[in-house]
Amino acid sequence: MLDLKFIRENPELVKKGIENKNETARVDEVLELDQKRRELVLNADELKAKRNQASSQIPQMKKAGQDTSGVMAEMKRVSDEITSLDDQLRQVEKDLNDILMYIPNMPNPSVPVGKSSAENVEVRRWLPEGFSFESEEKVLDHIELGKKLKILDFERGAKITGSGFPVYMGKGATLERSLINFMLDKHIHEHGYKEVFPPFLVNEDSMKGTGQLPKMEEDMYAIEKDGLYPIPTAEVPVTNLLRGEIVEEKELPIKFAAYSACFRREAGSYGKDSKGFLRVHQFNKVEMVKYTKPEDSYDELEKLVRDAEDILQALKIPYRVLMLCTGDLSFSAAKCYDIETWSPAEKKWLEASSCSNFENFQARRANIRFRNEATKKPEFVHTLNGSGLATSRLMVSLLENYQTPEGKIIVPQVLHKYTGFEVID
RNA sequence: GGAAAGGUGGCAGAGUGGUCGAAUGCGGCGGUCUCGAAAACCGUUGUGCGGGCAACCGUACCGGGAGUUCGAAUCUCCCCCUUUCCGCCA
Repeated sequence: MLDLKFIRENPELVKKGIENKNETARVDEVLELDQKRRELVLNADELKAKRNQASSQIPQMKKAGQDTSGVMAEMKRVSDEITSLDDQLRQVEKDLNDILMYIPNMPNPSVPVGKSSAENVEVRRWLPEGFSFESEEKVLDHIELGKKLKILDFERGAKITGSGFPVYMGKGATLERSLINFMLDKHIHEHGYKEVFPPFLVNEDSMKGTGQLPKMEEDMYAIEKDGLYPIPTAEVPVTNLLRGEIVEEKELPIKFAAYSACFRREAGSYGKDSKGFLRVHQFNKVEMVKYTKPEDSYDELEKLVRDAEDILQALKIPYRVLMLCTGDLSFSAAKCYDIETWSPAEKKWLEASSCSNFENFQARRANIRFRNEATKKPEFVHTLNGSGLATSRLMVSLLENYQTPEGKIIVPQVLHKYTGFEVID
């Protein structure tokens, strides 16, 4: 959520930001409703002051034996008027809030303006020693490999649940678990994150806090009976850990790393890049979440990206880092880097991580603040998160890059102590 | 799922219709004392919104919502949550 004062003072800037994000929102209506709201508040507060004054006089008058029926009748009228004003105010605030919840975050000025992913900017790329895009060997894709080695079972996943719910079998399951443990250990022991194991179901307030609701409702699974939502990312429970709280400035930055399964309906995305692991309804992800002081958040974003890259370099998987242009930024993000890993079978880059700074957009929605030591006043923190990383897309690149001409998989060196085996055949 | 108790300021915990944003204690901050610290003592200490350049003023908030009343932390109704016991169960 944007600051109402900011919108009031910079309506043209806000409109431009919305346009650059390829979104639409009713900024002029916000300004009108805001004006109306302030008039109503002023009126109602004046009447309430009058009522409060009378309320303290009535007991005194009664003690003195004076007749209070006149004042009471007058206050009855005042109260009715207050009720009417409060009703109007509630409606105006609801209308205002409904619009505000659909206004996207502003892109940071450092983000390139662009319409679509075609205008994202490659920041850097990293390739393992000896890597070549022009492999002379015939490569199998991850689906063929998974089938041949009996480590991935898409058909049975579809049987027991539905399409997009793959099953990991045997060494495939062990490899998946090893990846998760490897990534968590690295973030916790080398990058200074605190481990969190959150619930995989959250309530509606949490989904609103991080911005999944109300706008992205169609993409979320919902358990209506209990009013709960399976999380699309650990970002939701972990960012909401401090919802409604005020932390001390010296505690910042707070850095959490969490594993979770992630559930996404992916409504309307059938057909495109959806085979095998490329788009699934349930996948595993290790997520990094940070709460920072406003002035530190962009430095922390750079570090966040490096922490994710560190994983890929340790695994020796080729990747590149993109800075998303305004048109490709998500609803809540002010700036975002995507990390894409190389798929030799698809001959394309696959998004495996997304690292974003939300500035105070989520903090404002979720009411997460810190106490500024200098001013003693609470201020909104900045929140950031990044995948570190999602295992499904990573698994595609890993299997395809580590296959041998005979169709076996060499397990990356750093995972040996987790897997207990060095080859999948 | 059944039964009971309870949700008040950073925490603990009073308050059952009127000057209650709320006693008291702890904690925090500032000060006195001290070479320094502790103890003791004194003072101070919530958040949002509106108005104002500001000092400040007004208003709202005692789990959430609705109601009764001139007036609600306090009374009524609905909902949510927590704890304990029983049942079921990984």
